[in-house]
Amino acid sequence: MSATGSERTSGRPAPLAGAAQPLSAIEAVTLATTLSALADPVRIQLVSIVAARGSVCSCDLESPLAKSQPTISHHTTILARAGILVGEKRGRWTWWRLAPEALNDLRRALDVSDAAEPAHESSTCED
Amino acid sequence: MSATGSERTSGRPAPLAGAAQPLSAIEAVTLATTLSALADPVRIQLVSIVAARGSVCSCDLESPLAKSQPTISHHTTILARAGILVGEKRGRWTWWRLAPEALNDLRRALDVSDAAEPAHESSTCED
DNA sequence: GCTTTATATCGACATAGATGAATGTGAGGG
DNA sequence: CCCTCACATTCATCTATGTCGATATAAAGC
Repeated sequence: MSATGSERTSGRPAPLAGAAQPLSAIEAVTLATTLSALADPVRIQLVSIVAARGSVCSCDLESPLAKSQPTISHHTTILARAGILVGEKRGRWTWWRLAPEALNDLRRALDVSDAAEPAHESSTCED
Repeated sequence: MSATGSERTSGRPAPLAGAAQPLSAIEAVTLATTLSALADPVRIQLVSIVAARGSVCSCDLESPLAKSQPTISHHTTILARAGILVGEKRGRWTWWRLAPEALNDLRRALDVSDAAEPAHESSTCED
């Protein structure tokens, strides 16, 4: 673990610029993977439905999303693998709800509050 | 404009569940488009570099990102079109900086704070 | 066990998008 | 002017992924 303070090896995604230091290639892949899970119109709308209703079973998603059952299953799988949705099997049905802290972690990763000082530093081109 | 308070027709992306109501298909496409701009390892790292240094010219991005000049140009174009980066041409160089409120708007859109009450509502399947 | 129902998986297809060589554009410098 | 340099654009290639029909799995109910 590096002693630079900001715990880059934790489970949560690294902040975009919370440490005023660019992300490594590996950290970028991790963040991009999570963002990719949300970067689809169907999945965003799916998440918003789950967020609004608290708990939804897969069968209730086909109509509002106007997609086939395999497609819905595909999207819920991706969102669950990204840690955004949590599925619970009750009898024949699977109930989906939001993972408690996933979206908040993502929002924290998108924080750039203490960056963006106009410090030019080194550059190959002189202005 | 609807009088339901939350200004769904404004320029900012609609909140995921701030109104405790699912996103429309059009709103979902808009949000997904913005998220897609960030949902790439190279672009996330690019944004983090700009965030950390405040202002960067394109030529200083090729080395840290290990991509060719056309690829860098491609990514900056996408980020600028998404409103995340702003480019300013100074002489032969293009200087990139973060758009002031783009990422904050995105973070707001991902807010689900006042949703997720366990209200079951109507469902085709009875538990 | 057989049927029904809800969901997952497989397979195939179509489209989107990331990448870079080649080339175009446009601003300086000589 | 011509050359150089920074960046944009075009074009082609390759991979990733959204979509759904067909099929598998698995849980109830009879």
